[in-house]
Amino acid sequence: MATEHGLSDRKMKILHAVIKNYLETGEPVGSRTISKYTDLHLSSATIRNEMADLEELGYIMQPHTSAGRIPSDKGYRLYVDMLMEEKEQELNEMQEQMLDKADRMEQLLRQAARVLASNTNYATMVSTPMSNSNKIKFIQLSMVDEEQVIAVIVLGGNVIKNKIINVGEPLSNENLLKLNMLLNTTLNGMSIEEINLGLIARLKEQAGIHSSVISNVLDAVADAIQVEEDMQIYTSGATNIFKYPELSDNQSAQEIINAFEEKQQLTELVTQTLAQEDNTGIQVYIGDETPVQTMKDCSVVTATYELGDGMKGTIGIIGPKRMDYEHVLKSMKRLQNELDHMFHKKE
Amino acid sequence: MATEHGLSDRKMKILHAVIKNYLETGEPVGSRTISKYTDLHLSSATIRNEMADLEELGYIMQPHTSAGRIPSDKGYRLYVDMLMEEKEQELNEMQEQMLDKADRMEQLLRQAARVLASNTNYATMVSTPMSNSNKIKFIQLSMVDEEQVIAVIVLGGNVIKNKIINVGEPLSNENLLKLNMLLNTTLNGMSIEEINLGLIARLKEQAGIHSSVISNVLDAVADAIQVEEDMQIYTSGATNIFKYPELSDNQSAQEIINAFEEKQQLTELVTQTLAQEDNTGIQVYIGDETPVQTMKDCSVVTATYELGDGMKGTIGIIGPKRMDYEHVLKSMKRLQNELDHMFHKKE
DNA sequence: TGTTAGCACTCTATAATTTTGAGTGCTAAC
DNA sequence: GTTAGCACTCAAAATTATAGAGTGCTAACA
Repeated sequence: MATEHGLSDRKMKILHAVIKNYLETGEPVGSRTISKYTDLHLSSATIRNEMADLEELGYIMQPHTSAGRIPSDKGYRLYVDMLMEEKEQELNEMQEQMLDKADRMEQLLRQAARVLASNTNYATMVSTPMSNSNKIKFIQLSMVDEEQVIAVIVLGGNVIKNKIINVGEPLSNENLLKLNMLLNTTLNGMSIEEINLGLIARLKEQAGIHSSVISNVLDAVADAIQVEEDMQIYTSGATNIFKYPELSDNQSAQEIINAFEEKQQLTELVTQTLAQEDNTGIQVYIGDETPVQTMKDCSVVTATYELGDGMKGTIGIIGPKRMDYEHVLKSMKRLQNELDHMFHKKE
Repeated sequence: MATEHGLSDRKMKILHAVIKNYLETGEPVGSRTISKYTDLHLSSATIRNEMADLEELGYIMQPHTSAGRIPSDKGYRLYVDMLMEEKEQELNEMQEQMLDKADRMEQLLRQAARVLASNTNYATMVSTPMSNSNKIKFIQLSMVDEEQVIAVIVLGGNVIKNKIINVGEPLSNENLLKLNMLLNTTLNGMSIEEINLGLIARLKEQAGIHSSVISNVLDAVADAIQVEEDMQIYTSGATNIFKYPELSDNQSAQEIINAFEEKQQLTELVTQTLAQEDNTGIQVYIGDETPVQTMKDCSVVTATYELGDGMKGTIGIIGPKRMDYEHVLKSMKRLQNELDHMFHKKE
């Protein structure tokens, strides 16, 4: 009964049993346990023989002689691939905790992270959606008082940027109007990448630069537009890491917690995830497969959600390699669905 | 030589020595150590007698018989009060790490937290400034497209709020103008607290509500204004907690880390700190004195910085009770100064 | 009367040692 | 091909021994 991975049915069942059991207990699994656990009705001795084979093939390993077996990364991989292949499971289960209808996206995402964390008992993160080719939808300058102008820029997906600009001398109403006209006709519909120094120089020219004020304002606007990385990352349940001794022991736990606090590495994770195109938008990184070195002793599961107009965000779960993949994948899909749904409804 | 705390000079010196030594080592301090440490030239036996007295008075304690002494909360308190009393130390030391001139406040504060953490080896937090009586400076509605209006509200201190409002039907230019006029004349200069449902109702009346669109918009604006808690808290070095065994052992470390992630409790800390009026704006909470129960095994030092127009923010350091108070207080004052300086220059 | 040397005692931390038990690999029999 | 049986291994837990830091008390001293 060899399938593409070349394992007999029986070996497959045993591997499965080892992993399942290890996921639950976190302890190495012995032949005797398996012998009772499965419905194979084989003696421990037979199991031992099979396990020796599985070890030779690299799917399981022994922490030390005279200990039971634990799954290797390769073993996990086989198991996860199998899970992912399974026919799309119906998502009809009632969600344990419904997301409140928070009308602020920030709060919504923050809560999503929290729900996911309490649902799975792993560390979670949710990024705000971002687009790498965002277009300008609307631009407007207004006088706040004699000295200050506010620039408001709305991008596709209703991302809003703004900047207060200090002008030395008051800007006449006429000039303000002219500037607004100019900015809107020139920049509307443009993507951020297209705006460069050359363009700004041309704008200045067209504005007819006798007034240095106008030049200042244009520079400030350019600056405000350019500022990237509005991406926020919300995390929750970082301390769940401590629930798994294999992670909490050494100092890698500290590094992980630190990564969660400083966010820098999570940003990289998000970038990587978004770059990877995939049909389901769900990815599983096991151990060394992870893009973020800090998490090389963990498994990382990420999912992408969409806002419809090209904006994408990422959900992530970080936990031990003996993660309950089945549950996590299910939760991920559900949350992904829910977010997609929510945002599409709103727009 | 009894002072107000009723301790002889010699006892005071011994207490001081115990604390100083314990701050450095984290180990209980024995009589022999003190005998050599100080310039008192007393034998360990004499020190022992004095220490027995100090213990009876509640300034130091023994973790167990036959161990050295460690300071009690009361002992720390005496020590800190003494430090605080000392004449303002000149802040002329060169700062180890100058804050870069980041033009975005967010980044500036984030960095401040980071610098402080790496400088002290404790966990730190910095809150964005907030005002509890903030006034509206400018309000404007603009059409983004046929279906959407953006409301931009500038508050004192140049805090900007905005909200995209979906209007079912297009809003005529005339109506938009009218609304803008109305909003500005009515709300300008008002503090957020003054805006309530009654006022909004009156506004609607004045706008002459045949159009439900206008009503919608007004509701949305009111909503946008009301949304409180723009306060952000940036943290850094939460994992420094693990450097101090007395904190990292039990699970209280997890709780602290969690507090740093979820921010909720830190918000309370900030609120408390800001409520407390004080000449220097610096506060030290030792052990149980802290407003946040989670940190009852820590010491918490907070400082308030100001933006001049009534906006105040908070800096905080959380560490073990055997914190290097001298260094921390100095660093705090310096950062406080620097922030005050920076913001006043900018405005 | 305040200070000090000396000593018996306490108690933790560390190291050294033993015990236990889960698990293996191998062999021989079914 | 499967299984019972057995000797062997090794980590973890329990036990015991050892070392050393520190104390309180007493008695002697200046």
